[in-house]
Parts: sequence; C-alpha cells; structure tokens
Amino acid sequence: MAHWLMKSEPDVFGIDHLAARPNRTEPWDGVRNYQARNMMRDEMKVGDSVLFYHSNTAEPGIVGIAEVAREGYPDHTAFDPDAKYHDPKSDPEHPRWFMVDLRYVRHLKRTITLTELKALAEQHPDGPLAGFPLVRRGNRLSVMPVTDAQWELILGLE
DNA sequence: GCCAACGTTGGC
DNA sequence: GCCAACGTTGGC
Repeated sequence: MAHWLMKSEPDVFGIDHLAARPNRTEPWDGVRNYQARNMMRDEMKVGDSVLFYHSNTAEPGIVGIAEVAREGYPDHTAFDPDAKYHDPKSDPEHPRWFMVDLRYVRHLKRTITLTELKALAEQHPDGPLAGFPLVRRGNRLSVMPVTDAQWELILGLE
C-alpha cells in the first residue's frame, strides 16, 4: 500500500470535519491542479494511507491519518455553475478533474509541525526527508507521495 | 512557443 | 495582512 500526504485548511475542512462526516468519509473535491489530479486519478488506491496536513493555520503540520476509501472518479463539482470550483472546461463527457474519497482513521497524539520537519530535513540532508516536496520552499502541491521511509520517520516523531 | 500578466497558495 | 513562489492563461 502506498502512502500520501494531503493538505487542507482546518478552517475550511480540517481533520475534525472529516471525523464528523457520515461514515467518517468525504469526497476530496475542489482540487484544481494537474499534478495532484493525476495522482488522485491514476495512482491512489483504496486502502492507501494518507497523512492529513493542516495548512494556512497558526501551526501548520500533520495532524492525523486517513485512508483512501474510493479510487479516483470525476469531481462533479466542476460541472456545477454554482459551485465554488466550477470549471466550464470540464463536463461529464470529458471530465477534467478527479477526486478520491478519504476516510478518517485517527488523530495523531500531537501535531508534527512543518517547522520540525523542515529542521529534520536540514539536519539530515541525506535522510528520508531529502526531496520531500512538503519541506521544499515555495511548495504548493496539495497531494504528494510519501515513501515508506518518510512515513516511518514521521510517525516515529509522534 | 514565448513570456508577461494574473490568480492562488500558504508560510510567516 | 503581506508577499514570495508558483501554475495558468492568453496575446502575439
């Protein structure tokens, strides 16, 4: 099973929102970035585990774990003219945007902050976090792969 | 196909 | 709220 990291703004949809959804499951709609789309459409499989990351908040970091509950399928919110992430170039015949469903697994015991992950990456330039997109400056990718070594390292910090 | 302008992300 | 970094758009 592969691992992933997905970002979300806690004020918009945080891990507590996910945990409170029916079946603790939610479609990950609204992603409008091709790299992220390709991963959701082509690579993410049911049962893959996901680090749930809070961005745009006082203490950005990894706050919990989720899993992929449904593989990539068209993001129908792109078809809806009234939806926030409407895209007139996407239609049901030729959907441009895809999403997966995420299911809540658990909160971490504490937040693994971006600050400490960046510090670790800097202290160990040849370690597992080398090349991890999250700690790269200016990174904006909201869905990214996580290697086994990265997964173990990060959860070992918990 | 280049690239300036623009909009968005996201840390701080 | 600021602004650097980045992706996308569209004129040419």
